Amino acid sequence: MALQFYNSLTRKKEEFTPLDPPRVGMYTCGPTVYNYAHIGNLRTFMFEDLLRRYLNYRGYVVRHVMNLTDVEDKIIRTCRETGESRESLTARYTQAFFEDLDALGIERAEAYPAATDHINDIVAAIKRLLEKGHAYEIDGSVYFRLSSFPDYGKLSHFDIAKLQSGASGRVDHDEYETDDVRDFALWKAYDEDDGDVYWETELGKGRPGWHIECSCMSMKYLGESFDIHCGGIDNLFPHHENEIAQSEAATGKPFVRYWLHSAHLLVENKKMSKSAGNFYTLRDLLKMGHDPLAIRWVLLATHYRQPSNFTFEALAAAGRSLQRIRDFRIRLSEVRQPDGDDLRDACETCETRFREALDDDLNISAALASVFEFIRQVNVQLDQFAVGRGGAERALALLDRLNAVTGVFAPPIAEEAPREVLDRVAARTEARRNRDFALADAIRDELAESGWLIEDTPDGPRVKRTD
RNA sequence: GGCGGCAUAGCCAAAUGGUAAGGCAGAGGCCUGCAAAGCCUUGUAUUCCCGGUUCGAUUCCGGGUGCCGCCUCCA
Repeated sequence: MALQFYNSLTRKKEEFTPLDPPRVGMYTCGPTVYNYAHIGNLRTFMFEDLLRRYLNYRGYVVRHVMNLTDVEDKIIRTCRETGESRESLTARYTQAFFEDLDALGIERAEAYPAATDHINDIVAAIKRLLEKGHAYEIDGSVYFRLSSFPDYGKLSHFDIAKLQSGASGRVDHDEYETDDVRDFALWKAYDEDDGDVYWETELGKGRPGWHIECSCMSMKYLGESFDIHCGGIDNLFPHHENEIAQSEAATGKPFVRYWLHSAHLLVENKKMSKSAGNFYTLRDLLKMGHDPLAIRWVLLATHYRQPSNFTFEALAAAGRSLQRIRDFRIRLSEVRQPDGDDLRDACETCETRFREALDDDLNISAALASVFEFIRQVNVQLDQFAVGRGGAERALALLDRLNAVTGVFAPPIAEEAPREVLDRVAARTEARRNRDFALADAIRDELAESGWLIEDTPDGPRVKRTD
């Protein structure tokens, strides 16, 4: 079966064929850097990470671009309220964003263009739309003329004529004095409330609208037509619909071939909100002492188009699943015997099932299941001393490849037990040899207290760090 | 009002027109001096409810209930 993705544009699964294989251009809507990302945001970034990693695994050469929105209404409002400069605020939260990515093991994109570094490009793009009659200026602001783009609505499948403007109650109509209330801003004329956030350009004094930066920067870095565009489902309309309108009106070419959208994250089966007390940033969870890799697991393990339910019970379960994987790797690394099963068949079966699952629109749950079945099967053989060194190494190499895709099959962080711990372990071994089990158990308890777990194996005691 | 998604065992979560993966937790067992790890067995899962199509539906269709998303700047 070929690699296929569900394309929001057609609402169907489609075989993935890049424009210029093996190269793949991929644009993902990034954060607005005015506060910390919450775990719902991070779920989307996690899905995009899986996508880029899997494309790499499949042999594609991925160019992934993620924008940083560093000028926008909420940023300006925050600056006005706190007195902090836009530059300082966005620099701070940009850094925090990258710290979060690192904590979760999310791979870096090839480029992170910031809107304010592309004001000239944005102005040029808007001028192009003005020249082509797709935009108009009123009182120093420039708006996109929806009526000039008949395809509007093809992504969201909204009937433009039936769009009830302001049905969400979030729009103050008085703010708009456009030809048509559905027209959206490309350039916003300066307003006193904007403080010192403005640029003097050919379009006048003002700042870019939100949607135009993504059209502008995605095409600048990936070309006027490119392969994949991702984001959270809530960005499908209007943001992505507007991107299509701006881009295709300007170029006359198809903008994006595959649109992939991730579903939202619920927390304890409820919408995450500060007032409900179930709103978490990554930092909140880390502060509570949770393992970032377990958080990665929880955010990753549900299919990206399914609403996912984040619970602390699931987080704890994820941690134990990871421990099972780490223990399995330890057992494999301890195999010394030269002869035995080479695990060729088991590894091939596992990897084939893993790949077939992810080929099917990134079915991560089925992919993970194939690995757990492999682990159980090989554990049986390890119990019987049936695996040879070559087989163990083959299995470890497989886990490394699967880890490159998922980031959850990494080896445990090796921590050498200090001298005094090893001395106590030796003392316990001696006590056991003398059948002084009371002493042996006391030593084991004492070591457990200090965070070192002893497991007796046929080859002697194994010492593991527990926290 | 329009458009869309979801509802599977205690929890997380796949799949399928022929009575349902995987993980975690629980129970019993093997192993162990005892443990841990591992393995085996174990949850008759009324697959939200009510209809319909079908030899057969959890899977398709209709209705209902509940939750969630979008409807101009929220991943």
